[in-house]
Amino acid sequence: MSDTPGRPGDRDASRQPIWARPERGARGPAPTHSRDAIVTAAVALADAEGLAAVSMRAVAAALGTGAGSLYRYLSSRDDLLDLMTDRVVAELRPYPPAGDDWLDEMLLVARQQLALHRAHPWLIEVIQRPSGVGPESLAWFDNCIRILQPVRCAVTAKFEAIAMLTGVVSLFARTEAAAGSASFAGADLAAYPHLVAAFRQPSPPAPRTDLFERTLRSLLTGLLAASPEVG
Amino acid sequence: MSDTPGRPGDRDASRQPIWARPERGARGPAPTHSRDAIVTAAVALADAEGLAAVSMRAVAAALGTGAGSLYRYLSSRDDLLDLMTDRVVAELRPYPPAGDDWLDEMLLVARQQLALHRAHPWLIEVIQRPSGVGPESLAWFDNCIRILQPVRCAVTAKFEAIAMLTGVVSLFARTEAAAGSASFAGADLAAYPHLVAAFRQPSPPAPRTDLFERTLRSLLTGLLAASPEVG
DNA sequence: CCGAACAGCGAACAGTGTTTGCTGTTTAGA
DNA sequence: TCTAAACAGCAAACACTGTTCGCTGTTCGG
Repeated sequence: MSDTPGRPGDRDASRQPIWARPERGARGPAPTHSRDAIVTAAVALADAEGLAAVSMRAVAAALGTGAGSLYRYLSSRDDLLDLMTDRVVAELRPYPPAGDDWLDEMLLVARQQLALHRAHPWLIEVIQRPSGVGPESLAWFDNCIRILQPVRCAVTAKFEAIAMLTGVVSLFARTEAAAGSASFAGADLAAYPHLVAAFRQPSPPAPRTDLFERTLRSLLTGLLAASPEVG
Repeated sequence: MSDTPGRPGDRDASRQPIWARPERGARGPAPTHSRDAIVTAAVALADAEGLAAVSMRAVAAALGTGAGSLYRYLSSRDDLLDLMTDRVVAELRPYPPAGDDWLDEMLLVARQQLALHRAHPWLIEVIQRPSGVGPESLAWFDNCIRILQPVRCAVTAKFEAIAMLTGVVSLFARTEAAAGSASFAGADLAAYPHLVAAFRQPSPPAPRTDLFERTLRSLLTGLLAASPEVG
């Protein structure tokens, strides 16, 4: 149909994910940059100035080139975001050695994940968006399955539990990031009687026994222990 | 400083939320459209073609006007999204009458919230974004506090529990919306031993006893029952 | 009744992601 | 060895986006 030679990212292959696509062909001059360098620059930019600052032009400028040139290495901005995600997920390595209590191990994993969100706040915006799951994310998932090996329940239950864990972690991460940004200002409080009544109650001496761990603990035990066992 | 007359949305008031801002002044011709009509058009557009289709130009075109004219009624697109959220949250009314079991009531609330997400898939993208909470959202929150009145625990615990509930609901909503969109394609499965081992296990006869209710039940009881009581 | 305040509108501005010719370079195959 | 296909880099352009601005015409308060 088109007599123009195959363009870069979408290297002929219709919809192959970026990880399965070769970085370059055989003929032609050597590329000046690399996929890794682009991702590194993009991550640095996102860490420093937020995800909104990661425009194709800005990333290209950080590498001393033009926006259009990036499309020799990626097929779209979404591809770049996927690569960025996989890059920072790699920071969860090395995975801690196997312990004797799977619940404690899972909680440790959750804490590490939360720490990752704290180190890269843009992850929250990137992660919740239909995207391709990269090899590092798969490896992390594989490790979770390993941790849950002693749990004798359905495999699907484990999958669901892990999904819930990452979901709740991102929930906490978002709550932390958006702390104090919700503006109640200008609201007529008198219209919400139960709310003001609740506020009138004497405030307790700040229990706060780690909501994060408490939530995850009740969630994991609830999801995995009650599940029907298998052979 | 500027001798240009006050522009619309940001009616002099520096940062007052959109709900506390009057729709129009006293002088001048009667407005052709209204805030409500704009929100209605925007919601209809989002329901039909997704949130990405809700551009200022598209909404304006649906009302037979230009994009710039909308700024007589709103101060930004974010304002419009906030108004859209509050509009559909109003669909949760009327709130069901008070029952005898607060846990069942909360689960009902959660199911309604999930149904709302199913009716307006764009809500997920809109809701998780630092935004102003509108009067309808406040009323919904007030109702949750009412439901939790018989629970004798700290107020902050109730707040956290409600936040967790809406968070988990949106988690399920996103999971539903993105079902089957995660592409594992092109991955070298051999690199993930525990994953393939888990898949080798005999798949159980699909227990699936409503993960949604099971999760929320274990979460709410875990968060509210274990909390220290007060007076 | 007059001038300030307002509504509507279209053009323009500053961005964005992406596509497209184009030139020059490298290499595979004849 | 020579040619032709494939490739890298680049600047300009395209089709968008949210938002601003100047303008004309309308409407009401003092």
